Amino acid sequence: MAGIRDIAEKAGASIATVSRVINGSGYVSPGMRARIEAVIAELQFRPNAGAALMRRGKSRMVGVLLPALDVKFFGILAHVIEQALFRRGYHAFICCSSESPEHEAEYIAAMLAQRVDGVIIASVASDAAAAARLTAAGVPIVAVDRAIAGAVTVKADHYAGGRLMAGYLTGLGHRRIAVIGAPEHSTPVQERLAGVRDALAGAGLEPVAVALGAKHGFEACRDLLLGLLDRGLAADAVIGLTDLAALGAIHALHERGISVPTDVSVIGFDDMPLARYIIPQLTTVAQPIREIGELAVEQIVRLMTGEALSDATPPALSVVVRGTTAPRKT
Amino acid sequence: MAGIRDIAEKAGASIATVSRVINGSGYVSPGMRARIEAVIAELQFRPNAGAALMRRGKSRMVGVLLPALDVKFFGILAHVIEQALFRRGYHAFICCSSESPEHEAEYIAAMLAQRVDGVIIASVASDAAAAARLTAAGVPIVAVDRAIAGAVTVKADHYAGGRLMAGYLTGLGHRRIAVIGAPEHSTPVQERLAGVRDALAGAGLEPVAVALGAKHGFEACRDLLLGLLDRGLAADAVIGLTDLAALGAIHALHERGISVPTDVSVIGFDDMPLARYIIPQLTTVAQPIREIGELAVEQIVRLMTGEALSDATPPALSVVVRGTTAPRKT
DNA sequence: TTGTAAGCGTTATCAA
DNA sequence: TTGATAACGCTTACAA
Repeated sequence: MAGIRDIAEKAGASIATVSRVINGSGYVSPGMRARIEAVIAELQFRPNAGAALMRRGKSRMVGVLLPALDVKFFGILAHVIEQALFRRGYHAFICCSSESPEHEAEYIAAMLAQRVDGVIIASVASDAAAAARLTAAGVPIVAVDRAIAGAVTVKADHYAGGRLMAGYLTGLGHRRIAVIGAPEHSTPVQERLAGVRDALAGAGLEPVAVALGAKHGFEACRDLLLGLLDRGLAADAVIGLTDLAALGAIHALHERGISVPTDVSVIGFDDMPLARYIIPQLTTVAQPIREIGELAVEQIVRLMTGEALSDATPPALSVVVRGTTAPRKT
Repeated sequence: MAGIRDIAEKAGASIATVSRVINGSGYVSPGMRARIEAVIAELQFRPNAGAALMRRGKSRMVGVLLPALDVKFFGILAHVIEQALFRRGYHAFICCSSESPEHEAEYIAAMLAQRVDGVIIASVASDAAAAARLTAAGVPIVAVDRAIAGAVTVKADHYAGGRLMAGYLTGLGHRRIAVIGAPEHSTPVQERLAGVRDALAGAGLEPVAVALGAKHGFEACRDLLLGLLDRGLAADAVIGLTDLAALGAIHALHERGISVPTDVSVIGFDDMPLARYIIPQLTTVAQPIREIGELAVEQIVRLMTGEALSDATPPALSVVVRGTTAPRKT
């Protein structure tokens, strides 16, 4: 593969000048530039990122560490972040930890080796350690969706979201409210649950049942509610801590011949596309995922360039009223 | 950041020996190795990938170029590929072209600059050019899901899938079959359509309507069918060329008070998780997406290491019978 | 406006 | 079993 040297020779220039046109740095006369560009095209020259990295010590790459890519929420997040980074001239090094600490450690090492300029991370429990390794190496990080102590964090206010779900349901007159969710280890899920509990308590209520599943996926939540129903649970309404959990609840209700929303109301959280798949469409609390991704990128870029952080926050959560909620039957 | 040099000095060894323990190459006595490893840990040494790349000319990275990450199918594919690559000691450089040729070109350039050892690609129309640039640079490529002329391709037999959908429906006695799908520019979608047409023709039939939308998403397909219905379409069954299209069809039917599957049967393609979200659950043709991802990785690894290609093929497609199909009303 | 030259941190080839 | 040492291809002062 042709090197900068070959280009210089063939174009009758010095390697310094070639480097200048490649990077758009310094001054190069139009004629020289044209000649060099022609040779670059002709020889199909591709700069060697390794060499550049070694010299510069910076890679113009941002690591993006997510727990999964096959979960819609993270797929969207990855996509938004990737786009925003691209627009600012950075490349994303997207990695999924797959809930595995070894995986995560390996990828942190790879990011460090790549000398990424920054990292956007939304990983699992083991975060603290991962984040520590990064900051110890002087790599700025921004946490998305899940907070990391001491790190800049961009996330929705899940607690407020929990309050919103509960408040909307009690506003409709519901009193016997059950809560279903998964995965149980997820901090956002826990935060929403806390919000639900507090809002309910404020209304002098408490959940008639709370069931958390270990794994993401609607079957687990469906089975959880099925179990509850078969043990005599009587509820006016069900809160799904995620849209998928709400969906599981709807399936369970359907299987037991309970009509939604006539007999029981159901509300979800996230407003993923799937909320509109089901009939009737799911009432849910919308999370501003695109804005969260954008803001995370904004912040990491500021951190990398040494600018002051933005004090913007993601837009507030809001209830999207669709077909699975109705006033309490009288 | 500490370099190999500092390690060598502090451990009383030469840089060559340090390099040996880092890479597990050559022979190093246990004592020396332990001493060096201790220093590496102590100084938090991280090898500089750029330097290694420059020397080696290889990066142990595989580029993965997908059209999107926020579409479930590609999210799953990315995830599977990433995992499989990881297991074999490669890192994935995941990029999404977002249907944008500039994006795609930029990423190809980045991959070339990174000196990726190979590329797995499932990109849009402009493929041919992208693939050409890669192969011209001597980078092996494997096409997934969408074939690329002259390249090793791993994909489901979409044409056969189309025949399967049509055959299943005619087997149920349906005669008046409509077809809905999107996005229209997608080759897999086109191939399934061809399969449907041929299978129908073999039964002396042809679709009572065919409508393709420009964009992925169920609303477009719903509106398409709504339009057809309102112009008097009378169908026994609807084929969705993707699960999402089938979902759109179900919504349209529902809006017009037509019952699924009592009045009209609906079948989809892909067997994405969403097929199980809807009630009744969607009958669909399952695509072995995980196996496709695994096999793509298997092939790219063989190409990269110079081994002979595997002659394995992805498992055949199969109809997953669920609740949206029923024998024709008599 | 362009050129010279000194590294950047590894790996790999020889020798010892 | 270990150590010198020569690249690898680029960026960037500094000169001209």
